[in-house]
Amino acid sequence: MPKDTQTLNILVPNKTGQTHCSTCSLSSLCLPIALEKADLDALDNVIKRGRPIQKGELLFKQGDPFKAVYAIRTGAIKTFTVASSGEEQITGFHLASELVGLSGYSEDTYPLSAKALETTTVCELPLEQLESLCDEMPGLRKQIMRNMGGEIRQDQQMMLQLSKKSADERMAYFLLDLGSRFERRGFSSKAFRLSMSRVDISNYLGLAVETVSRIFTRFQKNELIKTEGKEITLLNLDELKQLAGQPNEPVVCDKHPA
Amino acid sequence: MPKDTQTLNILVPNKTGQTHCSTCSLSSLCLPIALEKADLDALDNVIKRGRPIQKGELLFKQGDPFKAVYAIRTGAIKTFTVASSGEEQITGFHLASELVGLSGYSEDTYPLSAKALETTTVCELPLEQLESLCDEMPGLRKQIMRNMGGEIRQDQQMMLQLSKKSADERMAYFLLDLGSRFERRGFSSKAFRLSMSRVDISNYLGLAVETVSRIFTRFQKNELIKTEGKEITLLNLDELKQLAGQPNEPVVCDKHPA
DNA sequence: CGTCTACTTGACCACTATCAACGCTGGTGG
DNA sequence: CCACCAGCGTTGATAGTGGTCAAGTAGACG
Repeated sequence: MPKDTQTLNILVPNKTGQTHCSTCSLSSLCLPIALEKADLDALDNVIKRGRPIQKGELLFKQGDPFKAVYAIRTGAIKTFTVASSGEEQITGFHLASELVGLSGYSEDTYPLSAKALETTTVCELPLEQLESLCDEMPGLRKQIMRNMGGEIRQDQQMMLQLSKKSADERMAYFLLDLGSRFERRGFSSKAFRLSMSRVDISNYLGLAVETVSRIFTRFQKNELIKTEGKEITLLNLDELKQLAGQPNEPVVCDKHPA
Repeated sequence: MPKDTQTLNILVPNKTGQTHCSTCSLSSLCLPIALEKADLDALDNVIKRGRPIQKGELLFKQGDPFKAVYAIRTGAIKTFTVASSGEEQITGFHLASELVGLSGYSEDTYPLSAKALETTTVCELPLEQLESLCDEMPGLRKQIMRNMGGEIRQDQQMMLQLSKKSADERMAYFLLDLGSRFERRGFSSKAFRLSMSRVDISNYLGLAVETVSRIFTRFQKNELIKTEGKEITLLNLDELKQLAGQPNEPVVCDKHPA
């Protein structure tokens, strides 16, 4: 069993006959803008790929020197910050094709930790090489900046959720967001697996575990969703969407049944 | 009186004998890394500077085409997103020397609006020129990316505040954060002017106005702060800091006096 | 001086956290 | 093989923090 607190450090340069960017089914999601074939190969050469990271293992730890950005190939990652007082805040769940670690750019160390939610494989982009590639390839630089901009936008969206929305609204938003991200990867947006625990969900949404559990129960009773352990099916997308954001007409969700 | 909903559009290229980057007292904060003199001049030439923006005027509006990044020279700006349901969430207050608009990089439009809290002057960096400058000057690119990384880090800090901290803790955090940012600019960290309204503060912190008002009153009663309208003095930094984050020993704040 | 907005204060109660107990599952060791 | 335990998830009872509603005050500006 890998030590829970050990930061991953075993990725190897891409030399073996492994996956390449040019053949990766995720390349269009990971780096959506068109890169020249030559550029793609150059990028490919700096990427390190290694053995899978096991559930619970850390990809990097808050305070570690910022030395790489990671693209998720398979699996799922959670990122979280730890306040000086010890409280943890999960800042995001990251699925295949997404980049992790960009916020390291602010300082020379990562301002957050990244932990695998399940067995996960990643592509490591060492900072040094990435930097020089960016200098040579304006397209790549722009792509990275778009990614960072997207993360800012997403975090600010989350601030709105945390400060303005009720527990039900946050949960609906969370489920729909996950669904649309699965859809983007070619999976069903209505039936998927929650790789994170209830505790993780509650932490991310700023709620108590018990509240999350109760909402799942109530949503099921009202036939909005169906859950079987970590498997979930969204049964009534329309109502969920109304709950999540567009309350054209107030939705009665049987909040406090008599 | 300027139309409240009109986006600013009157900045002119730097040709008159105005301020220059090389003589700007903020340059070390705005772009802390060393730029060559020639680079600084090149940057200087693409910056547009214009008449001050009046209180309440918009620098840019959510949905506007992303065409520039702004550095604040004097004054203060608030940025906010509007959800489809109409709720506003203030995502940040920005003081002199800070960059605004970087999140535009995620799409081709700004994902938020920026409004002046008081009469404000800005330096506009048109995107097109900024892009080509970045291609030529690796130092500038890195600087911009550091700024974006910093914004991500800051937003994630805020997520923690919004989801894990009590109203008192958020307020203490907010006041200390403002103080330290004023200090960085050479002003007192303990006595300054809150250029934003109570409503703005409450929105930013995810609280009701009434709660903010009550906390100000209670903090004063306990001699943590002193307020006179928008002027505020932090009287007991130690206790505020304990409240904000490092509860080595639980602080009794006379929360609900008998 | 009147009006409008910003701010403050008070009363009330809803939402959600907290505390407690229990069932389930998977892993470990006797 | 089974007993035990730890971790996760669910459910119930209770109470506190902070929201909402309402009213009043003070400050800004014409």
